[in-house]
This record gives sequence, C-alpha cells and structure tokens, in this order.
Amino acid sequence: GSVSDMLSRPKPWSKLTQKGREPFIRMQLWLNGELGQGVLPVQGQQPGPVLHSVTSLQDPLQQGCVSSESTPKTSASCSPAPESPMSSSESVKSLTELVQQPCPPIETSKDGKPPEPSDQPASDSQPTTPLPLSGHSALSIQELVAMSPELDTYGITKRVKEVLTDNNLGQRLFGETILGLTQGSVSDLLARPKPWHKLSLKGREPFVRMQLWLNDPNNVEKLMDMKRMEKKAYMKRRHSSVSDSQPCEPPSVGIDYSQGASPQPQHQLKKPRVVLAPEEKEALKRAYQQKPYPSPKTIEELATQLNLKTSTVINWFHNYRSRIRRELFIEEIQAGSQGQAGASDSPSARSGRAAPSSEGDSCDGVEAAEGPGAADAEESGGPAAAAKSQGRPAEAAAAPEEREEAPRPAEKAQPPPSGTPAPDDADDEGRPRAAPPPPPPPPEGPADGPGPVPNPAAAPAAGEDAATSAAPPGEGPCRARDGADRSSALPSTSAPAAARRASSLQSLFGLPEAAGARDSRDNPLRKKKAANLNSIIHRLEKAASREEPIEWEF
DNA sequence: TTGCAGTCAATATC
DNA sequence: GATATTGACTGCAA
Repeated sequence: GSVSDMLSRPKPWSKLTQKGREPFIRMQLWLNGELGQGVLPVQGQQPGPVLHSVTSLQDPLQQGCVSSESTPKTSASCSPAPESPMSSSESVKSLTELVQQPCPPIETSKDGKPPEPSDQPASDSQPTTPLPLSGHSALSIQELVAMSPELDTYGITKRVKEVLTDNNLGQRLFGETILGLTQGSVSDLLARPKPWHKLSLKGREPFVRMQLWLNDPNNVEKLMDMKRMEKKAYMKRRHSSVSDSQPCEPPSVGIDYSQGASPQPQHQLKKPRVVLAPEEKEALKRAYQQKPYPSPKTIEELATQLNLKTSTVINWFHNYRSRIRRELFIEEIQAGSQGQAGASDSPSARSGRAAPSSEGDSCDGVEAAEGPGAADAEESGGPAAAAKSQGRPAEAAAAPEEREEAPRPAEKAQPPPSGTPAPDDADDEGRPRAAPPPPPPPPEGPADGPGPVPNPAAAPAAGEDAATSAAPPGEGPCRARDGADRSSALPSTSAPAAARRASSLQSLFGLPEAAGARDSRDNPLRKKKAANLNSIIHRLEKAASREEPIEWEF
C-alpha cells in the first residue's frame, strides 16, 4: 500500500522528511544499479517494479553484525525470496567492496560537521576526519545508512569495545577519528546502544561507521597510527610551547575553555554547569514516579520548591525519560541474549560492564523499586532479577509489564481509573499524552514508600498523576513514531494485522530482531509480556479505529 | 508547543 | 588519564 502510494504520488524531495526520503534513495540506488550518485533527484520518476530491491540491499554492510534474522519488516514487505533479484546485485557488490575497503578518509561530514573543529595537529598528514568512507564513490554516509541492512547494534558495540580494549585504544581517539563524536557520546553509545530499529537515520550513522571500521582490516593499525601521531604532535606542541614560552594555543580543540584562568571575557560567560544535589534528584525522581510527564504547572512548582530553574527541571525530565528508556532497551537485549543461555544473571555476560544504571544513579528511577517496592521484583525475570546484584536491570525490564498487568492501585489514589481525567491536569487533557516511556518505575509505594525523605516534589505532583498514568503504557510516543518509521521506510502495509502486531511487539520490546528471534520463544516472561502487549496493541488498534476518547487502563 | 533523539562537554568516578 | 554520568542544547516531527 505504501509503495503504491509512493509510486503514484511521490512527494517532492523538498517536502520529504529524512525518513520519507529513504525509500526514494533506495529506489534510486536500485535504479542506478550502482551506488553513490550523490544526491538523488527523485521527483516525478515512475520507477518500475521497485520492490524487491530493498531486500537486496540487505547485505552490504554485513560482515557479521547484521542481525541474524533479516528484518522482518523488510522481508515481510518484500519478496520473501531470500536472494535478491538481479539488478541490485551490482550495487550490493560495490557497496560491499566499498565497505570493505581500507576506507580512505573522507570529508563527507554530513551536516558539515567541521572536520575536527580546530583540531588536530594530527592534521599532520593524517586525515583526522571521521568517516572512513568512500573517497571516490561519493557514497555519503547517509546513503550508506539509508541502505544499510539492519545491524546488530549491541553486537557491534560489543565488538568495538573489545577491539578498543584489546588494543588499548581510547574512546576519545576512536570517537573523534572514526565516529566524529566526543568521548562522552562514544562512551554512552558503547554502553547503551539502542536497537537498530529504534534509531533514527542519524542515530544509525555511528553504528554504520563502527561496522565499517570493524570491517576494515587495518582499523586498529590506523587508529594506532593516529594515536602515535597525536602523541607526537602533542610532544611537539609541548616542546615548542615550552621553548617559546608561548602560551601555546590550547592544543587544538580551539575550545579551550578549561584553559581556564585566562580571563577571556567570553569564557567568563560560560555558565557553570548545574549539578543537582542528591536530594534534588531524589525529589525529581519521586516526582517522575508520580508523573513522568508533569504539566507545566507541576514543573513550575517543582522548580520553585527545589529552587531550580524550570528549564532545569524540564531538561531533567527529558533526560530522565529518555535515559530510562534506553536503559530498558539494553536490559531487554541483555536479558534476551542471556536469559537464553544462563537463565540468569551472569553479570559477566553483561558485556563486561554492568548496566550502567546498576550503579544506581543514572536511571534509577527504576532502581528505586528495589527498596520498598521490591515486591515487584518478584516475578521480574525470576533468577535474573534475583541474581542481579542490584536487582535493577531485571526489574527495569519487568516493571513495565507489571504495571500493565496490574495497574497498581497503590499508585496514588487514582481517581476513577476510567473517565475523568485528573482534576488538576487541565492543561494536559485533550492531548493524547504519550505514555511514560518506560512506565514509571514501580512505585515504591506511591509517594514513596517508607520514604521519609522529605519530598517536596511529591506533593505537587501527587494529585495530578491520574490523567497521566492513565495514558497508554509502553512508550507511547516513541512507539507510535517508531511504527510510522517502519512503515515509511519499509512499506509493509500488506502484512496481515497479526504480523504487524507481531513486529510491533518486537519493537515494543526494544529487541533487535536478532535478539528477538533468539529468545522470544521460551522465555516465559517474554511470553507473558508478549501476551500483555498484544492485548494492549489490540486495544490500541481498536481505539484508533474508533476515534473516540478512550480510557486507558492496562 | 511539546517531546524526543542525538550530542556536547563539564564533572565525577575509576 | 580514561571512562562514565548528566545537564543542556539543537533540530526535527507531530
């Protein structure tokens, strides 16, 4: 259906979103029978039978990290035939070659990311720019990303981490040279990769780069070289600065704030970083538990009570929601890949590093659960939950479901679960409020368990959550969008509802297809979740077709 | 306008 | 010194 629509009523390029352009890029590539023709004028073309080609684009990046089970979406929408139809084979070939090439440096920074801002003396002969991509073939990273088959992000990061540690290569170096990202971002990415299908085109980019890098037989050497050169340059700078007594301009990275002292007026303008006190965080977390999507009013109150700027509170909620969500992704992945084998824990298996969250802060909105609300943990993945030193991860994964299954009455004296929106939330009503991504962590006893902790936040938030918590569970917005993503990128409207639902399920679990394929069957917890989610999806579908206000209660 | 994804970069922690 | 965490910001989509 989508294809038909697209073929008969193509939108002008300029009107298309990034997502929307993807199919056209695919078509263009397919038509070209080769890759990298720069930008693609798509308009008005009436491509012929395009369909199957998409599948054929599956193998390019391959080399091991593509999810074992080719994306269901694509395969569903395209000919199930495993092997791809002719024409595109060339493209695949050239792409594959390209991907495997020693990858000449490139200067294709998409958004024109300045090739290393000021940086690097490394410029010494070595291309500092990230993007180990094409030189000749003008195949931009975006194109590659657009055509990339589904990659196993978790597997990729795992491998990258291995390679980096094995060779004693730092994240900073890797990030700056290969990915064009800062150390912090790399760390985050490696520690908490999102499943491929949850990533936007932009978000996929680093993974494609990583995959390309992994495929490059000389990857380590190159990085080592870079390292050496950096060192050399650094030494050189030091020497010269010492001898010249010249306050040697801050090593590269022209952004030498820290170089502190220098009373440069501009630098003075830098606002100091806000660091929330533990109590403040605690309060915010509690507020989050009460209401993951606080109304402006609530935010205002929180800010006042905590003596923070409202923007800080807003940011905090955004970050928290999004980070919790990510936590859940990996929990799922890990649970998936491990639950299989060792039933439980094996912290060891956890890619070396324990889920970041486990140390308590980052996403502990969930962690909080372990205390008083620990009861919740009970069924949470059984052994896994128990084994986890902090119970956290497993809980996190399970928590959502529990809430769905048994809307805890505990949750703040919910006004009549149905119907009437929360009193206070006047400002929220009407808007189909997105569900708390990962449902607010198990309410350790609403408004906080034993929690003697003075909780300024809880108060204001308390009365309001009804409406919110009544929202559809399971990452509403995210999912919805995700669903849209898929359909636009990989038309598969013809898939029977059941199939669609199935794939939705996968996405709901945040499982990379591969993982899903691996474990979805026996894990009882998973089954339970699946069943539960199935029913939710079913209701959602029904509701959607009705268009009448609905009361969410799962 | 709101929420989110993706990042940066300052700090904290190891 | 390397890595992890996290508040803030940008850009985009609905």
